[in-house]
This record gives sequence, structure tokens and C-alpha cells, in this order.
Amino acid sequence: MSMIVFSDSKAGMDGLDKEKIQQIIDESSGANFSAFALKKKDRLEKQRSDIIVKVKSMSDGTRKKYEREMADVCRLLEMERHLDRDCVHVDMDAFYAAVEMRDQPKLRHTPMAVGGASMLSTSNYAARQFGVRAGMPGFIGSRLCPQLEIVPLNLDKYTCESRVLSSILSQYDPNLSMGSLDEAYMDLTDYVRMRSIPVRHKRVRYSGDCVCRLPVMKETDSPGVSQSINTQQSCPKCNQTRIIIEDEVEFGIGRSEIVREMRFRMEQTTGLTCSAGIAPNFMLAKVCSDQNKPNGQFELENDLQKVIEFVRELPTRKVSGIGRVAEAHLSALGITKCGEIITLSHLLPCAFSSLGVESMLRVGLGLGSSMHSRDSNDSSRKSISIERSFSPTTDPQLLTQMLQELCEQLSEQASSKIKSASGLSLKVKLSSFDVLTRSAQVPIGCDLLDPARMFTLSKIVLNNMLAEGKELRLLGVRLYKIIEKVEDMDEEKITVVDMLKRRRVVKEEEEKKKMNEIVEEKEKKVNKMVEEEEGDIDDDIPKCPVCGWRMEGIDDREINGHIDQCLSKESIKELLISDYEKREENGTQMRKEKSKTKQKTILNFFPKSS
Amino acid sequence: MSMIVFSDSKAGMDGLDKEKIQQIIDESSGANFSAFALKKKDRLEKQRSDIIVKVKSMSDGTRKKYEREMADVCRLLEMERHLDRDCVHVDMDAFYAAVEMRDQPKLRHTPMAVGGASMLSTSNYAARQFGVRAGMPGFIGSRLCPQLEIVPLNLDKYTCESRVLSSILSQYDPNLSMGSLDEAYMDLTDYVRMRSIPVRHKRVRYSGDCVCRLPVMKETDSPGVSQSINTQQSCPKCNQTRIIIEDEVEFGIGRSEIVREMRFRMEQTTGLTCSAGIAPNFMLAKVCSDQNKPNGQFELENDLQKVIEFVRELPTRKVSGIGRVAEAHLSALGITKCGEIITLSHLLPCAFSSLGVESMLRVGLGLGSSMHSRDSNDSSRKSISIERSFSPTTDPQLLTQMLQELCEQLSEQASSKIKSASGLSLKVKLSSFDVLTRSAQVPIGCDLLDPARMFTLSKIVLNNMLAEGKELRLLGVRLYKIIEKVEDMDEEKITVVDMLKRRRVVKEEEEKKKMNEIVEEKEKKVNKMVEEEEGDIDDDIPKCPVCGWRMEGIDDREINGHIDQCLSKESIKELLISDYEKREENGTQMRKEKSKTKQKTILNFFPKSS
DNA sequence: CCGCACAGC
DNA sequence: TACTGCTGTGCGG
DNA sequence: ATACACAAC
DNA sequence: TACTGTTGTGTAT
Ligand SMILES: Nc1ncnc2c1ncn2[C@H]1C[C@H](O)[C@@H](COP(=O)(O)OP(=O)(O)OP(=O)(O)O)O1
Ligand SMILES: Nc1ncnc2c1ncn2[C@H]1C[C@H](O)[C@@H](COP(=O)(O)OP(=O)(O)OP(=O)(O)O)O1
Ligand SMILES: [Mg+2]
Ligand SMILES: [Mg+2]
Ligand SMILES: [Mg+2]
Ligand SMILES: [Mg+2]
Repeated sequence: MSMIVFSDSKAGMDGLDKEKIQQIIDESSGANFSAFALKKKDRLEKQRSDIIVKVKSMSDGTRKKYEREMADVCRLLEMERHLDRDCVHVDMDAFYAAVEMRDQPKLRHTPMAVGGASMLSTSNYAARQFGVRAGMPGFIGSRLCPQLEIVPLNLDKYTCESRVLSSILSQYDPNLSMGSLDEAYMDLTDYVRMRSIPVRHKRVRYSGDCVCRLPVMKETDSPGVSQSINTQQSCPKCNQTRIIIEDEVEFGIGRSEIVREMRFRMEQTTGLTCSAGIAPNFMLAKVCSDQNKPNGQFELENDLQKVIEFVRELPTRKVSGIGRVAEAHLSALGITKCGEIITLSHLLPCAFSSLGVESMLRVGLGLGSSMHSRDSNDSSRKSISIERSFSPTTDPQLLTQMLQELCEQLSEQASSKIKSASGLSLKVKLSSFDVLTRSAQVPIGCDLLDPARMFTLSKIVLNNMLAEGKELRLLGVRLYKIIEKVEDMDEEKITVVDMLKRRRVVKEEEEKKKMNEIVEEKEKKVNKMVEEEEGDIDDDIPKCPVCGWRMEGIDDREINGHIDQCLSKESIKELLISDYEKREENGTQMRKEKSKTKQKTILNFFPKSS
Repeated sequence: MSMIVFSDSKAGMDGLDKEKIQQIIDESSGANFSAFALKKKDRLEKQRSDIIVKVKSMSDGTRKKYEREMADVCRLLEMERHLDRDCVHVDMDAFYAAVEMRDQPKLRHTPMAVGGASMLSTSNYAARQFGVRAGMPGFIGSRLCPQLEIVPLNLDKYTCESRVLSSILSQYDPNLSMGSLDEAYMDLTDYVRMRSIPVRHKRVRYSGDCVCRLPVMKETDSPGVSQSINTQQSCPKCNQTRIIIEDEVEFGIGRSEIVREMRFRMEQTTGLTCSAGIAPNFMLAKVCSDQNKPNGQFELENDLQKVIEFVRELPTRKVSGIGRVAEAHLSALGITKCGEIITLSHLLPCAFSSLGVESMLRVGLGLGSSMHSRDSNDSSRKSISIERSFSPTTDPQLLTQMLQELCEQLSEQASSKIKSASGLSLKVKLSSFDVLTRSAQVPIGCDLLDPARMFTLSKIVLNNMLAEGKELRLLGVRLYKIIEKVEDMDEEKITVVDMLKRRRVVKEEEEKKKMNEIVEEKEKKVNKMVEEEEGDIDDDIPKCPVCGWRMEGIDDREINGHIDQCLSKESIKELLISDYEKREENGTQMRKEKSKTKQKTILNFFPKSS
């Protein structure tokens, strides 16, 4: 019996032999992990049966009551429905894998995955045919697909790429919210209104034996609206012949065409494809972006009937926020499709808290979640953490050593991102895979970013959370209760703050404009590059995709740093920071902010009062 | 400036010289108390001004939003309105005082109060004319009214009297809910329907020089419906002449007449008068019972218009649940009358949580609170406590002594009322009047009712909550997480009650079993620790000699503090272990089952996991 | 869970 | 001499 | 507040 | 050789 239910809900996994895959997974799993998975499965099964009991023992009266209540809530929720927005979710196709395939052409036509023997971060679509997917250990992937190529992570590269993509997309919605490195939530309502005439873009595609450049011309590409100019050359890198096909394409008005245009420009600039969903809210847009993956888009019209129909047959698991457990709980109520959330709504209280019930009803009604329904108001970071797995060990020496290293690394990373943190949470995973956490707070103002202090506290917490002799397979440190770098502007110097704010806003806009121009330039340059074929011999020299600076012999990290400079508002930040620090240094008294709310710090561990 | 705002909202306090009274109160108050009162007043003023700021800084948009939201909520709440019930609140007049006056006729015609020099529990209506009222210290009462007679409490007597009264009232509503010794919430709906013809009762009144018996005949008494029979006799107690007037009185149908009948019978039986309110729900009935105090009743018809009008002009403070602070918060919004709660409803979120807003809206709409709107479903006791004030002292000897006595008394009282308790909360009041509480739980099944164990735990908690040398003016002990005595369950409601009890019993046994394991483990660990103590040289890190806590980078003072704590925790262990052993000896069966909900007991103070 | 503020009698 | 005793609720950490 | 389960990429 | 790393939310106590 399988411990983990192999889920085929992801894109690109149709028609594969699930039983076979499951068998391989099961027999490849280690004993500890299997036991852990079993424990989880049992717990879930117990929860399911508890829910079923609750359903069966529900009296007729309470059923009626719930039916009425749910109908009422639905009526209220219905009032929040908006069908007047153009919401889009854009998600890159097999993101990490696509980047690696672009940069290593030999990977393009073989099943491959990104990660290591112990864990894969994602796989390409060829590999997915074999059941190889994100979150799967590499050694199992290799069993499922012996030809599988596993390439290591280049997180810095993906981060760069992500910045390029978001800078393109931000031209369509300057308030977009990045859901992760590879996806964005955008509200195109305003842009759609502005767009009254079609636009044309130059298109460049490649053919021939050389595979150095993307995108490759395909039969399925839409025909151009201009005569195509074909140029043949010899690639200086691979010495193969390369055919450059240049023409123009046109994109009409309307949100669907605009999304097509965005996707076109992204591929032209990065060589990567993405998929997109268009819908009246973000919850639906997110689902839609998965409908025509890869390299496709899907529009759900802003029409009540269409929305209802779409949602009715939608498997619950497709919805972001409904995971493995929630899906199981719903299925215990007989709910597998989102439409059933409404028809069986009176059962929801048997499985969910009142908040959970409401969020389920929203899904069933096809309404946006409050999460991403608003603009990403919530940009502030809540925590920053580091964790590392290792061969299970009991050795206190080793553990201490690793803990110290973790703290040093975290300190370094955190110092560049936050101003301070007053909470620390230590995480351990036992060799049984059970996870424990213990946390402690220090008085605000005490600097946990200092690596020595961080380590000291971590060590104390660690020492006191475990009986001796426990075998650990992971250690982690998380900082929370964070004060961000530039955020703080106190009410006192309103004038100054105001000025700074104004400056920041102005400069921000300038930066954005500049950035947009730059990207456009870059796009043009790509084109120019093609035109100036001879002068562009040094093809393999990496360039900043934003400013076009050539960077010879510079490693990825530095490249990343450069692009940071290019794209972020570093200069502004520095200004604010230096100003703030100046104020600090100048002896402006850190007011003893009598925090109205009492803190429970580690000092209170000795609770002798007053 | 006065620290405490003298409130005249209580019955029987019209037309007295508030300024004079306030002045006397102020100049009679001790320094400590005045300082404390001032602190509270300042805090309240701060809260008020915070609220005012919030109101002023509310944007137009949010105001609109709130207006809509509040209207919506009101519409929903309105759907819960019931105008089909006959709700009655009955409240004795000057209860304790009336009992004492009845039993000591010399007190009947002089201002008097019940309590002591330090605190009065209530006063009669004559005393209230002088500003003497419940919650006032006796010595201030005496200054306000030099003739004031202060008589000590006879709580047992009042309790008896209360039982008599409730037994009478329960004939009209067997499900009545006693709000305190002197008041009852009743639903007369059923009784009103049953009562189709008038009823007659024999009436006995007394006159003459003898004052031993009540009620005395008054001019204002309603005329009887039968010929009165007068009998004269000599009172064997006071040797005065007594005239007995006997006749009959008739009470018609309808709820008002029924209430009159109830009140008549109560006075005939006990010699005590009461007042009553009649209304469509309990919230309103409670307010109404105060309208015609003393010895009167007030009916608010079950008519929407009448209700609205009544509520519109009602001062907020009249409503049960709106106290001094809530009244002040409302007034900061410009709300002093309940009608304004609705007209200014959009301001409520500036001062109250969402729950608070809802409850305020209910009041403004004249709707019943969920509290007493249903029958008294909530009869189960949640806690039982004892506390005592004394002359402020620092002396540990004295404090320990008093704590022990408290525990002994509480143990005795509790043993007759509950089966067990697993939570203990210790309360101290400093000489500054500041109150602190610290609580601890023991595993369910461990018997805190045992006075020795209760005292031991109390002492530990006390020792760990205070820096030495604090001057205390009160000590208190409260038991919570109570399991009630298994009395003969109501035969009818066996289903519900049975379920609950079964659950409880099961859980209890589970917990006992769990405790068994935990305690065993702890014992083993303690032993191990002792054994390993000698061979534990290899670690330079200082450890707590008791619990083994490793203490790095902690200074001596804190270390000592910690060890103090641990020592007491050791005694906790012993405490719990001894209890466990006792149970073992008794042969109590303990089944091995997992309890679903985790408890945070005092054992968890040692967070060494697994 | 804990500690506190608030409330009522 | 010198501002209670008992019980319950709701919030914020 | 603490600790855990759940979720997403 | 052997099942990730980072961040956020919601719930129970
Ligand atoms: N479980 C995981 N652990 C670590 N990294 C992950 C995990 N899942 C995804 N990632 C990383 C790698 C992915 O390329 C990237 C984006 O995730 P996601 O959009 O869900 O899949 P994907 O982009 O690789 O494929 P696709 O979107 O086409 O289904 O995030
Ligand atoms: N603050 C208090 N402290 C202690 N006991 C009190 C307090 N207030 C009231 N009591 C006791 C004594 C009262 O007689 C009894 C009933 O209270 P309550 O009904 O409010 O007043 P009352 O019955 O004395 O006069 P009223 O005629 O106004 O009802 O409860
Ligand atoms: Mg993707
Ligand atoms: Mg994604
Ligand atoms: Mg009364
Ligand atoms: Mg009363």
C-alpha cells in the first residue's frame, strides 16, 4: 500500500502509468521516511473518518440550520462579486528547467530535472511524462526515468531572469505582485482601457543547426504581418549554420491579445515560455493559468454564467490554497468538484472552522480570495530563515558546528535585507522526520542579527529543547518580529519624511520609467544584435539583460549583484538608510518607545515580577 | 479633582448633592487608593482620546464603508428579533439590607447598610439618600451619613432567603435562571398561555405597635376583593399589640397581572419586596426591572415601536454589560443614549472589536443578548475561589500562614461543590492595589482539592511570581478546569448530559493514563540525572544543578533565580508524583489511550521533548 | 495556553 | 481603623 | 505568546 | 547514496 498518493493534478502528466510509478516510489523509499509517511497518512485517514462521523451524526435540525446559514453567507458573499476587472496570472513553464535548457541546449530534448539526487526542484515536460516532478527525490526520479538528466540549481540565475520578466510585466501593471520567482498576479484593467489600437512588434526567430539562440521557429507559430527577412550565418560559438527569421507580428486590443503580447515579449527577451490565465479575479486567474500549460493561455470571461460553469466542474485541488489535506477533508464530505462546495455547503462545518467555511464558499462561488483580490498590500517581510539537512547524527560537536555556520550565513543574508529581528525560532527534524520548533524573543532593540548573539541564543534554545541523544537530520534558524530596513520613519520629522517620501515616489517613477526604457532598448538591442550580426561575435559573453553591459569573466553572483543595482531601487534605499543612520549617529535619542504592548521576552523566563 | 466619578445611575439616588458627596469621598480616601484610582482614570482618559483620534482620522471612504457594513449587520440582526416572548427579570429591593431590616425592626426607619467599616455590600433606600451605596467603604458611608447603621453580613441567611424566593418563582418558570442571590430571569411565555382565568390569594397584613411581622399594612395597598377580617393579639415576643388584617386579593390574566401575583406571593412569604421588568427579551427586562424600583414593576410591550422608543432615550450605562469603561468609550464617540448607537453606528469600530460592535448594535436595536436570550443552558460552574484582604504586609511568615488557611477553607468549600479541579490561579493585590495573577495546571486527574497539595502548589506559584519584599494587601486562590460532581442526572435530558459526561469520564481516564506515563518518565529522568551527576565533568557549560538547563552567557543573578525556580519545580514533581503514587495504591485503573487535545501542564515547564 | 481588564451582584 | 468577595467574559500576546 | 499542521513554489 | 529550502497562514492551547 502506498504511503503517498501520487497526484496527477499538475500540468503535463496525462496518461502515465500511475500504478507503476507509485510502486517504484514505494520500493525506493527509505524505512524512516516510509514510516513517517504512513503516520501522516493514518492521521489524515483518522481526520477523514472523524469528519464522516460528524456528517452522519448531524441531526436534521442542524442540517436545516446550516443550510439556511450557508445560503445567507453566500448571499452576503455574492455582494462582493466583481466582474469588472481584468485579472491575469502569469506562470513560467517549468521555470528552472526551462532556464537550464535554454542555457544548455543539449538538455532540450531529453527528460531532465533541476536539483540533486536527494531532491528535485522541478522537471521539464519530457521528464514529467515519466512521473518525474517537483518535490520528488532525484534518486527516485532516476529510477522512474533512467535517462533523466539532473542538473544542479542556479538560483541566482533564476532570480535574475525573474527580475527581467517582472520588469517587462510591470509595464502592463506597475502594481503587479510577484507570487514567486516564476509567477505574477496582474490587474490589467487600467491597461486594457488605455489600449485602443493594435500594436506591432518585431519578431525574431531562429532556425538551422545552431541551437544557441531561442526562440526556435516552429510550424505552429502564428504567421507574421510583414514580409519575413531570412538571414543565414555561422554561429561563432557552435560553428553551425544559423538562420535568422525576422518579421513583424501584430497584437490587437482586448485583454486576451494584450496577454498574448506580454507572453510574446517575454519569450523574445528571455527565450522562455510561460502560460497565463485571464479571469475576473485572481483566484480564477491562477487556476486558468494552468489550463493551457505549457506555453498557452486561457481566458475565463467576466460573465457570471461562464464563471459558475467553470467552477462547477473544477476539481477542488486545482484551487490555490486547497492542498492535499483540505482536498481529503472535502472528499470526506463527498466534495471533489468546486460546484459541490455549494450544493453540499451545509456539510462544510463538519470539516472546517468558520473561516475555512467562508473561504471554501468563496471558492465554490468563484469569488476572489481576500488574499490576492486586493493589490499586494502586504509586501513587508515577516521572517527570514535558513535550514539545512544532513546525514542524521547525534554528535553534539557536529550539530553545534553546523548551527554556528547556519547562524553566520543567516546573519549575513539577513543583514542585507532587514534592520533587526527580535524573535528567533529554532527548528530540528529528527531522523524520524518529525519536526520540532522552539522559539524565544529578546527585547526589541537587542540585535539578533549579530552572528555571535544569534548563535548563543540558538544554542541555548537547542540545548533546552531536546533530550540528549536524539538523532537529527536537519537544523534550522528563523528570525521573526522583524523591523525592515528603510521602513521606519517616525512621526516626529514628518517634514523630512514627507520630503523623502516624495523623493522616493518621484525617483521610483523615474526609475521605473528608466527601467522600462531600458528594457525596451534591450528588446531593440536584441533586434539590433541580429542586424549587426558581425559585430556581435562575442556572443557567449554574458550581458546584463537590463542595461546591456557586457560582463566578461564575472561570475554569477556578481552578475546578480549588478542586476540588483540595475533594477532595484538600491540608490534610493541607500539614501534613506544613510539618512536614517545619520540621524542615529547624530545622537538622536532612540526614544525608549514604551511599547504599549507587553513583550514576552526570554528574560521573562525568569518571571520574578516587578 | 475626583478620582472616581460618583455614579447616580442606581435606583433611589435622586436629587442628592453629588458635589458634596464627591468631596467627602475624595478627602476620605487613602493615599494608595487615590493614586491607584488616578492611574485608572488616566488610562481611561487615554483610551478615550485614542478613540477620538481614530474617529477624527477616519477617512470618508471608510466611513461610508462602515455605514454600509453596519446597516448590513443590523439587517441581519433584525432577523433575530422575537416579539413573542414574555420575559421577566425580578430583582429584590436592597436585598441584604431588606433582610436585615426585616429581622431587626429597629433598622427599618434609619439609614443603614450591610457590610463593615471597610466595605458595604448594599444599603437601604434611606441611606441611599445620603449617597451611601453598594461598593462604598463603610467609613466613607459613615462620613456621608453619620447616623448610618452598619450591620454585618449574614450570607447564609440571604442564601436561604434566595432559595425560598426561587422556589416560588420556579412555579411560574421551572427553567428560570438565577442571576444572583437576589434576581431571576424568567420566561413566562408558557405560563401566560396556561393562565386563562383570574386567581385569588389570601392576603395577610399586620398593623399595630408590634413590628415583628411583615408586611405592614399601608394606605397604598390595593383594596382586597373580600371582606377583611381583623384580629388583634399581643405579640409574645415584643409584648406589643398586633393587628392582623386578612382578606383576599385577585390577580387577572396577562403577564403583568401574573408578575404582580408573583411579587405579592414573594412578599407574603418572605416579607421582602422586589421589583420586576417585563419585556420581549431579557436584556430589556433587566433594564425594566430597575425602572420602578423599589417595590414596583414596569412593562415594555412586545411592540416594535414601543421598543424602539424605549431604547432610543435609554442611557447606555443602564444596560447590563455596559460598565464604567464601555460607557466612557461610547461617550467618546458621542454616544450616551442607546438610540445613538444606531445613528452613529459607523463609529463603533473605532472603539470596539467586531464582537463588541455586534453586541452594541444588539443593544441599540433593543435585541436580546445571546447571553440570557436562551434558557440557562450554562449552569456548570467554571471556577471556585477564595480571597482575603488584610493590612498590607511583607512578612513571608504571615503570608504563608494566610495562604495555607485560604487553601484549607477553599478545599473544604470546594469539596462539597465539585469533584476535581486541575487548574490553580493565585492572586495577589499589592499595597498599591495593583493585581497580579499567576496560574498553573496539573495533569487532569491529579487532585488539587486536597488542601495540602493545593497549598504546596499555591506556595510554589506565589514564590515564583514576586520579587521579595513586595507589600501585599490581598491573597487569593482560584481553582478552575473543574469537573463537577456526578449528581443524579436529569432523567429527561439523559441524551445530552450523558454524552457530555461520558466524554468527560473517558477523557479523564485517558488523562490519568497519560499522567501515569509522564510521571514515570519524569521519575526516570530524575534518577538518571542524579546518577549521571558525578560523571558529568566533560562539559564546561554551567548547568542548573536541578533541571540540567545549560546556561551559557547568563549572569549569576539570573542563574540563581533560575535555580530557585527549579527547586520549586522539583517540589512540583514530587507533588505530582506523590499524587500519582496515591492513585496507584488506590488501584485506580488507567487505560492507555491518547488524548487528542494537548494540555499545557506544569510538567511542561521542562520542555525537553519526546 | 496565560495575564489582564472589564463587568455584575 | 482605613476601598470586598466571588464569578464570568473577552482580548491580546 | 508558543508550537504545529498545512500550503505554495 | 538515501525525501529540500524559504516563506506565509491558520488553529489550538
Ligand atoms: N517543491 C519545490 N521545492 C523547491 N522548489 C520548487 C518546488 N516546486 C517548485 N519549485 C521551484 C522550481 C520551479 O521551476 C519554480 C516554479 O514552480 P511552478 O510554477 O509550480 O512549476 P514550474 O514552473 O517548474 O512548472 P509549471 O509551472 O510549468 O508547472 O519553483
Ligand atoms: N459591589 C458589591 N459587593 C458585594 N456585594 C454586593 C455588591 N453589590 C451588590 N451586592 C449584593 C448585596 C445586594 O443586596 C445584592 C443584590 O444586589 P443589587 O440587586 O444590585 O442591589 P440591591 O438588591 O441591594 O438593591 P436594588 O434595590 O438596587 O436592587 O448583592
Ligand atoms: Mg511555473
Ligand atoms: Mg509558479
Ligand atoms: Mg436587588
Ligand atoms: Mg440584583
